[in-house]
Amino acid sequence: MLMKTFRIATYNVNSIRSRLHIVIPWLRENQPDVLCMQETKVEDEKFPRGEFEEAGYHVIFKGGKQYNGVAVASREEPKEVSWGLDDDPADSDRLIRCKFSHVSVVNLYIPQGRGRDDPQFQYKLQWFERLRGYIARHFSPDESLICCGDMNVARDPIDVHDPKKLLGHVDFTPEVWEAFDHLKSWGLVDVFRKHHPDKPGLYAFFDYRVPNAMDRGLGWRVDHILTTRPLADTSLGAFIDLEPRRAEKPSDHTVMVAEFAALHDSL
DNA sequence: ATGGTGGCACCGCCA
Repeated sequence: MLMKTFRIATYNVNSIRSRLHIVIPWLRENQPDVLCMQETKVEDEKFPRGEFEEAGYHVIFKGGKQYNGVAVASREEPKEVSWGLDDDPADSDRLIRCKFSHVSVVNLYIPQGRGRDDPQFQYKLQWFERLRGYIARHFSPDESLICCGDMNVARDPIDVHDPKKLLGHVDFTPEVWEAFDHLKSWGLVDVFRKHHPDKPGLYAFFDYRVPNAMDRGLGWRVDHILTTRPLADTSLGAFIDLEPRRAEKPSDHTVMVAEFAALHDSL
């Protein structure tokens, strides 16, 4: 059986409660099948579930008081939901896996790493390796899988506004490129880059601390939509929607969207 | 020049 086109979006909201005025209208206007969110920064008991349901979306989430937190809003009810990696520390507020009729989704908030000399940077590199094992354990490169989210890696010079200056940042350094490449080598394609080969200046993150960063083009592409090859072959397009970054009280990230055609049943 | 802003916590930590 076939279905109509399938659209998925990813958005690091930097607090879901502080971004509802952006997220809910965006959902109503854009009607994606799935919206993956990161850095929700809210305990589950306080997650604004009702607002999503009133907009016609199911929503699943896992988060703590202050840091991290992930959520997936979807038209269809997600099945086989699980949180976190398989081994400890599972970081259940950084990974959600779920399944829909035509596709599986893994929503990710990969550790940032703080600094190359910080133990958190080794933790980040290990996280990529653990994630590769996790993906290999639960999926096959032949099936329809989307891995998306804030991966805290800008892979190529065109993914940052000043590659010379930024080289050595925890999101833009050879060790992290290697970890990211090894993950993708399992069988994941950068769908956004597929549709914009060699095109610089397409960013989904603009640091709050840089004045007028977006207007000055001082961004990064650290948010990604990766899919298995068969699914990537059906992708119709991908884009970054900058409007949420222009809104009142924006997140420092904005929304990335990808669209796919005629998905087959995954089971 | 070693800042800047923003979120949530609580009087600092993380991005």
